[in-house]
Amino acid sequence: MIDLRLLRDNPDAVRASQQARGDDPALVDAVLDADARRRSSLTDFESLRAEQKALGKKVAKAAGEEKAELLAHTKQLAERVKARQADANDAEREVDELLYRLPNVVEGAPPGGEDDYLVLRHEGRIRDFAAEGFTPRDHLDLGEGLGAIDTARGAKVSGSRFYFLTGVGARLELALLNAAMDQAVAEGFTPMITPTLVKPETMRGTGFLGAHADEIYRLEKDDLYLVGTSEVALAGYHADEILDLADGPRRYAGWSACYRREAGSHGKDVRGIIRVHQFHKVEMFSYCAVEDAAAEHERLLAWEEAMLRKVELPYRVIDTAAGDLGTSAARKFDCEAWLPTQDRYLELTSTSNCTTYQARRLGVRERTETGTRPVATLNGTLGTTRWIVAILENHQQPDGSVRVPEGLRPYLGGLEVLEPVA
RNA sequence: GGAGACGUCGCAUAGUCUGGUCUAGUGCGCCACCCUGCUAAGGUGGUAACGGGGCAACCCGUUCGCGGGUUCAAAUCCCGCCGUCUCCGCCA
Repeated sequence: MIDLRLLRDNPDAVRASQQARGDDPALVDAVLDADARRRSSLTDFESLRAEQKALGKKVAKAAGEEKAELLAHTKQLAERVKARQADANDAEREVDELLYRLPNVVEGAPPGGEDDYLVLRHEGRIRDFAAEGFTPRDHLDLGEGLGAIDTARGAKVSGSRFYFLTGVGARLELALLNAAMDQAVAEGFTPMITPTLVKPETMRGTGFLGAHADEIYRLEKDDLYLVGTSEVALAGYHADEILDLADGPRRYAGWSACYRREAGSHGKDVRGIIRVHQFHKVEMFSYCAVEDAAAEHERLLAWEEAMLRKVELPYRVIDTAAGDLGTSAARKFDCEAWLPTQDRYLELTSTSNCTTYQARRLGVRERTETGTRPVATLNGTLGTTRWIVAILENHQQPDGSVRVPEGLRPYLGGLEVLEPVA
C-alpha cells in the first residue's frame, strides 16, 4: 500500500507511475475521492463521539430528575453516534479497498511492458558449442543421463510440472542451496527456515493477492496459502513490530520450498524443470531505512552476481520494465543465465525494491528521532532449483558428463565431474 | 480432539467479581534534569501506537488478543474466534 499522504500531496506522481505500468491512472482519483469522504465522515463521527463521552460523564455524576433528563438526551445521541460510526467505517473500508488495489509507485524502472526491459550488461563467456564440435543437450536429457532428474515419475506421482531430483541431482540442489546459505551467512545474513503456509493477511500484506492471485495455492479448509517464495514469511516475520535499524539493515536468508500454480502458462516451458509447481529457494530479505533502499538493492544484486560467478554461468542483468514489476516492487533487476539449447536467457534471480509498500501493509516500522515510520523491504534470489538447468547445460561435456563448477565442489565432497549412469 | 487457566502501555503486574471517579495505577527499564568532589545510592519530571484537525503550542478520536453483542456508558457483562500455558486422549 502506498502512502496516502503522498497520494494527496502529489497525485500526479502516482498517476504517472500508473501510466508507466500500463495501469489505470483513474484509480488515483477514485482513492482521493474516497479519502475525502472518509475524512469528512470521520470528523462528523468524532465530534459526536466527543459530545457523547462528555455527556456520559455528566450522567455518571447526576441523580434523580436531572439524570433522567440527561439519559433521554443521551439515548438519542447514541443512535446518531452509531449511525455516524457506521458511515465512517464504510468510508474507511472503501478507501482501504481502493488503496489496496494500487500498486507501488515505480522508481526508475523503464516504462512499458514485459519486453521493454533494459539490458544493463552481460557477464561471463558464452560457450561456442559449434566450435567445440558438438551439439549441446538440454538439461532434461543430461539430467536423465546422469540419473539426476525424473520428470516421468514426478508426473505419475503428482502430475505435470512435478519431478524427482534423484541421486546426484538431489545432491546438486543441496550443494547449490548450501553454498547460497553459506555465502549469505558470511555476509551477515541471519539464516532462516520459514513456514510455507501463511495466513491470508500475511499473503495480502506482501502484495501477492492482487493481480497475480491466480498463481497462488490456497488451502480452503484451513484458510491458508502456500507461499511462492520465503519472501512472504520473511516479510511477515516482523509484522506489527517497530524495529531499530540504527545499526543498518536487518538481513535474513530464507530457505524454503516454493509453490506456484503456473496458471496461464499452459504449454510454456513444459519440458524438464524450468517451470514447475514446487521448487526450493534461498532468498535474501532485507529490512532497511527508506534512504538506504536503493543502495541496498545494488548490494542484493551484487550478492546474486557473486553466486552466479560461483557456479560459473554466463548471464545478463536486466532492469525490468514498469509493466512487468510485481505489485509491490518499485524497481526490479533480474539476472538471466544463457540457455544454450534454447538460444535464450532464462531468469535465475530477481531482486525487488519494494520500498515501504509491504511494510506499510504489514505494519513494519522503525523508530526514528521524530517518531516511527515504515521501513523499506527488499528481496533477492540466491539460488533455486532452476539453477540446475543452467548449470547442467552450460557445463556439459560431449560425453554427457557435466563439469562441477569449482564453487560447488566443496559441497559435493570434492566431486569434479558428474558422470552419466550406465 | 476433551478439560481448565490466562491474554492490560518495552517488560512485570493492579484493575474485571460489584460497568461510570480508568484521562488505565504501580514497579522495572529507558530519557532529561538535579543532588552527591569518584563509585554506589537518592530526588524531580517525562516515557505506547494509530487516525483527524491546527503554522504551532495543542485539541479530538480509536486501540486493554481479535470480531460481534448488551447498555445512555464496556478493560469490566454476554457470544464467537485466535494465541499461550497446564492436564488428558491420539499420533508421527
